[in-house]
This record gives sequence, structure tokens and C-alpha cells, in this order.
Amino acid sequence: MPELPEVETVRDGLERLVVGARVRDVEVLRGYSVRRHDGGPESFADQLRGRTLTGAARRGKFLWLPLDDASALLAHLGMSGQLLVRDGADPWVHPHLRVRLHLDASPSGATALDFVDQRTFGYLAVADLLPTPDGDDVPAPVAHVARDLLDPLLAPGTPGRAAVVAAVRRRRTGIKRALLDQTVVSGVGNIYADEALWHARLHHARATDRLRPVEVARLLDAAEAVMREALAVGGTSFDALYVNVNGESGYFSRGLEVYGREGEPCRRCGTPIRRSPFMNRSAYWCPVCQPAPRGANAHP
DNA sequence: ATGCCTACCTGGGAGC
DNA sequence: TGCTCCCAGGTAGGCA
Repeated sequence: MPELPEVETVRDGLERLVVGARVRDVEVLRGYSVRRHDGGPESFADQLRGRTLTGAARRGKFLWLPLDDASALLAHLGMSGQLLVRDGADPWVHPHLRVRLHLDASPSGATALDFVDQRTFGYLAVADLLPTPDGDDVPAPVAHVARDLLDPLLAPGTPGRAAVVAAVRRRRTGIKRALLDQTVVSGVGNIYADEALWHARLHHARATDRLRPVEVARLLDAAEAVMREALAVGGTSFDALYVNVNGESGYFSRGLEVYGREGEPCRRCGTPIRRSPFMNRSAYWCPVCQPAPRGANAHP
């Protein structure tokens, strides 16, 4: 569910509310939610108990809280994960609560950090922080993930941004597949991919190696812009499944131009928006503004 | 090495 | 009501 703007909204909330807090105790209610932690649920709890949360960082859709011992609490929200900050003495237990960190010494008064996850595709883990060539540290499971379009090292006009354009064009696949590949550029998911392609007037099945550099550059600009707009209003929510750390929804669903609008008129040309099967999901697109390449029926 | 596909889960809503 | 089917914002791992 959450893409970069939603994860960044959560990161920002954690930075405000739980950095500086100490983990007093850990309850793992569903072992599967820590399956990517080496050592299992007991080890997960042991490595967190007594540690202080010293920051809140993010790359793409991966989020982590560095600890006071050169490791970090890593979170991926998957399709339905939430991190909710509690401050009551006896906080409500959400039906999909998977892990609860009991906190003390929190400057904001937070008493618990809850990991709630309906579909359980998300996870928490404690992992070592590894240095990158550019000087920042990332948890080991994030080492293969590319930087994202809000990263200063990928800002427009930088060599980093040009390298992303080249990496996209080097792929031998459809442009949307490349945009969703987190090892090419991270943070873009199904919603913002479709939005960016609509803004850039590109069909999702266009071959990467037949796009001109300027077309790819405009697509990346569009993806960055739409994610910044979404972030400014707290992200995209269709329902209570995506919420910030206070349980509140964002407002960007109002700003979506194509995603979820099958049959409704394109806001540029009035043509009904189409929905096509794509990677076991859907691609939403305007057949006039985003003409399909030849042979797109074989690879919709 | 690179690209594609499926599995991993739970639940809401539509259709019968 | 209740069953079945379809759909959902993601990623890793295994296969060709």
C-alpha cells in the first residue's frame, strides 16, 4: 500500500514523536512479522530491549530507526503496514497489531510504538548499519535498494539523476516495470507510476531502450513532482488502511489523475480511462494521451 | 546476468 | 445469509 510519500509521512511522524525514547519492552504478537530478523522473535526483542531510538531514516519505501549501538530497527510496511504511536496508559489493541514496542523516556510522552499490518507482507527487523560509498549508512537488507527521487544525490541536474536516466534506458523491458524496479530507482509504486506516466504522456508498455533520454528525464521529473505533491498533503489514502503515526489519512486521493479512475474521463482530453492487467495488478492509462506502442497487446 | 513469475497473507466488496 | 471470486498501495526468490 504505502509508497514513498506515505512512508515519508510516517518517517516524519516517528522523528517528531519517538526519537529519543528508550525501548522498555517488546511484544511480538505474530512471529511472521519479524521473519526477516536473523534469530527469531526472542532475538528481535533482546536486541531492542534497553536501546534508545536515535533517529528516523528512509530510502525509498524502507524505513529505519537507528539505535544507540550501530544497528537499526528496520521497517517495511509492505501493502498494509502501519506504525502507530500510542500515548495512553492502556493503549487500544488494534485487531491487526503484530508487534508492540513499549517505550519510556520519550520526549513526546509516547508510551508505545505499534506495528499494525493486516496482510502481513510488511515486517520489522533489527539489522546492522552498513556504510555506503557516499557516506551514509543503511541497514544491510537495504543495501541493494537504489536511492529515491527525493534523495539530494538524485536531484534534477545532478550526475546521480543522469545515471538514473541511463539505468532506466539500459533495461530491456517496459517503462513501468523499470520504474517499479527498486534497484533502478526506489520509492515509486503502482499508484505513482501510473500518475507519472500519465503526466509524461507515456504508455506503460513503451520499451525502455526505445525511449529518448529526454522522455525518461521528463518521466522522472513527473514522478518526483507527483510524490512531492502527495507528501505535502500527507500521502494517498483510500481507506483506513493507510494512515500516519496518529492514525490520520492523507488527502492525495483527490489529486490522482488516472489511478482507480477506469471509465471516468481523462482530465486532459475527456477520453474514458482504461484499466489493463499488469503484473497481477492493474495499469490505468488514457488511450489518447498515452498511445500504446505496437505489440502492446502481447505485453499490456 | 537479467528479466519474469509466483508466492507470501488477510479482508473487503461484488455477484450469485 | 453465505458462498465464491476478484481485487488490493510490495518484495524476494527461483526459474529460464
